[in-house]
Amino acid sequence: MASLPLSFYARNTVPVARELLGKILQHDCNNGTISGTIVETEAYLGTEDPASHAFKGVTRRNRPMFEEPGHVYIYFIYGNHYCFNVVAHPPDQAGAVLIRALEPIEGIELMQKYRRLSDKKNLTNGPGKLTRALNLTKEHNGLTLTNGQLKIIEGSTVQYKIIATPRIGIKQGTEKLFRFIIAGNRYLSNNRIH
DNA sequence: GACCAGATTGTCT
DNA sequence: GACAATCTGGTCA
Repeated sequence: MASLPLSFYARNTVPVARELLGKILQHDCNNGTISGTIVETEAYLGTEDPASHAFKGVTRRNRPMFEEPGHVYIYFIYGNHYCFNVVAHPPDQAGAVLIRALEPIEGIELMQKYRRLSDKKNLTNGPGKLTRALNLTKEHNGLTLTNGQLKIIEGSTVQYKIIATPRIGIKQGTEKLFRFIIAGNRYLSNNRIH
């Protein structure tokens, strides 16, 4: 299946975050293919969004957020975890969509190996967990989603019920409803609002 | 199931 | 030197 075109990401960040729900994130790594349906996302905008890494302008870490839409932004957090983002914003702006949870499709045994966990339900239900399950690290920072091993493709055409909620784990900008989830999905991150 | 503390490091001030 | 877009494992129930 074909990757989503770059034009999909070259728009306002919020609708991209919402429309990424139900799409499939796929990683073709050496040992096989790992994929899952995106069931939870968050939008982080540019210099007008105090919760965003891009709020204070370009730094060494957040530079991908200012670069081409359709690229990957992966950062290391809390000394333990990577978080996977897709760069998405209109021309000359900044922004990215944090992928917070997946529903596993393919390569579940590989996920279990990378996570060192036999349970299926907790493999990818959180931003730090899914990067581990898909074996994503800062080496993948800056990759493009339209060529190569990492891609996002069209998923099922089923209409999901989508709910918008406040974002998780931030101290500012909490009044914005920039977190999007597929209502009732079993693989949402382990957090209050379902 | 709810609540809490500890891990651990890159990035920015 | 502070702290972060988190997870895990402990305790108590």
